[in-house]
Amino acid sequence: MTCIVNHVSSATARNSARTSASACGLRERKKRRTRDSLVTAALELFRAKGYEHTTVREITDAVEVSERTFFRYFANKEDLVMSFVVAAAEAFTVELRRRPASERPVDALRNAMRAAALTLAPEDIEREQMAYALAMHLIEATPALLAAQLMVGQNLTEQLIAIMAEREGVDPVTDPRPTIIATVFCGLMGAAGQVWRGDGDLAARTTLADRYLAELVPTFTEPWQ
Amino acid sequence: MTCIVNHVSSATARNSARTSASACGLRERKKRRTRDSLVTAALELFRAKGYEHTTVREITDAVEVSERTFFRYFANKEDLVMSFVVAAAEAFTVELRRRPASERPVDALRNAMRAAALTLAPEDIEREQMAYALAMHLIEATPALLAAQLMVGQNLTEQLIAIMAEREGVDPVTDPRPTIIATVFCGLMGAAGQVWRGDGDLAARTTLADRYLAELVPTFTEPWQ
DNA sequence: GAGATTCTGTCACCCAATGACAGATGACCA
DNA sequence: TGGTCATCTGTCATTGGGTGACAGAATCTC
Repeated sequence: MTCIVNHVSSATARNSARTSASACGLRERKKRRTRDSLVTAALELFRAKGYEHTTVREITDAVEVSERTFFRYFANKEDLVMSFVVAAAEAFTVELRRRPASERPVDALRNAMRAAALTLAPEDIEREQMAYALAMHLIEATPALLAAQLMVGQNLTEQLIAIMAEREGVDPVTDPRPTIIATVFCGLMGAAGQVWRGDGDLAARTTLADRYLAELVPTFTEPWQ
Repeated sequence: MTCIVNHVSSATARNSARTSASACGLRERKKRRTRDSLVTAALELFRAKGYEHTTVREITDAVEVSERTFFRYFANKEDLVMSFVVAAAEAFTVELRRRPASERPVDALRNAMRAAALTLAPEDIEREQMAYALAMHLIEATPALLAAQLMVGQNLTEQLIAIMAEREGVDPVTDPRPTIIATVFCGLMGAAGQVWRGDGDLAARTTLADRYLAELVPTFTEPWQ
């Protein structure tokens, strides 16, 4: 029986080392182990020396694998840090698809955001949460990582357009509303994330994003006095 | 008397070869000439072979300068294409600062967008416009360029936050409205640009962005039926 | 035309990333 | 248990983007 878990390429499953279905063969376990080692070693080096001043070689030396192996696990250096962002984005889309059709579009998005924030938190409390916060700080300090994160946001926006269009039964090509709501929501989430940047608790970010959403309409309709 | 024009590093002035103030010294004229040659040769090669399949070496060979010189004119390969996007962004902020204080925030942004679109068009009709359209197509087809463009958008957003905050006399740190309006506006402009992507006339893009802005509030307040 | 600036080419070098190939290591079945 | 197949890994060679340092050429200023 072949292990399927990794074939679906879920960043969520890949990043959290302890998934019940993870131990289904020596080969798969080894792969996960070296991947985790690479991530751990890389984050530690990035934290100590900075992202740009850390070479792939240094990371692979710390784990005792070849450079070539690194690029078999990660498309490029940025991809390692991005895996955390991608995992968060995936958690979000998963939650969004679960929202009942009765909810208004905005509420579905807001509630999915809240639910996803809780998904990331459970039990991994120490290790995973610290890693995520570090990733955010690295992104903040590194232009190349910021650009990569914006690309993830771009992909997420396109997914949201599709999901919202299907959810509400409209054509995303002729109807501008899926594009509008996806773009605005991703943009505001990004803005909230930029202000937040890993400091304090995860809830603070969603709270800020909520505030942005609440003040969105007045900002455009009311005079600013 | 020293030429100042290029020291302010205005991408708008840099990109359009024919500015009245441009001819103020042999050295400056030569620099502009090689820069223009590099852009022209690069765009032609990109068009023919694609961005990623064109090496910097090929560009510099076509202009008969050294590779090193290329990187003295452009921070990196992407920067050459981005100069067009940056020029457009600068034209936009210039127009925005010119808008009267009496206009509502949204209207100032919308009118600045319209004005900037006209700024880009005049007289250069053939050469400059074709180049801009080509740059857009390259961005669309090349992930690395898309990422770079998103970074430009990010910078623009931050400028807009500052400009709008100053304009309306609010504190951008405590008041979320500058952040909201800048983020949403840039996001929707980007979305419009993505649908448009250099095909047809420039006006079509601003028209689409206008439509997004018009439907923004209803999208969030009204049910989608 | 002398001297200070600035631009350019050359050279050496670092690092990220990829293709190709061979050997090691699990997976699976008889 | 052993053999076969699939997959993972290391090694090697190579490409291409990007940078620092230095010397020489061109331009500017007086």
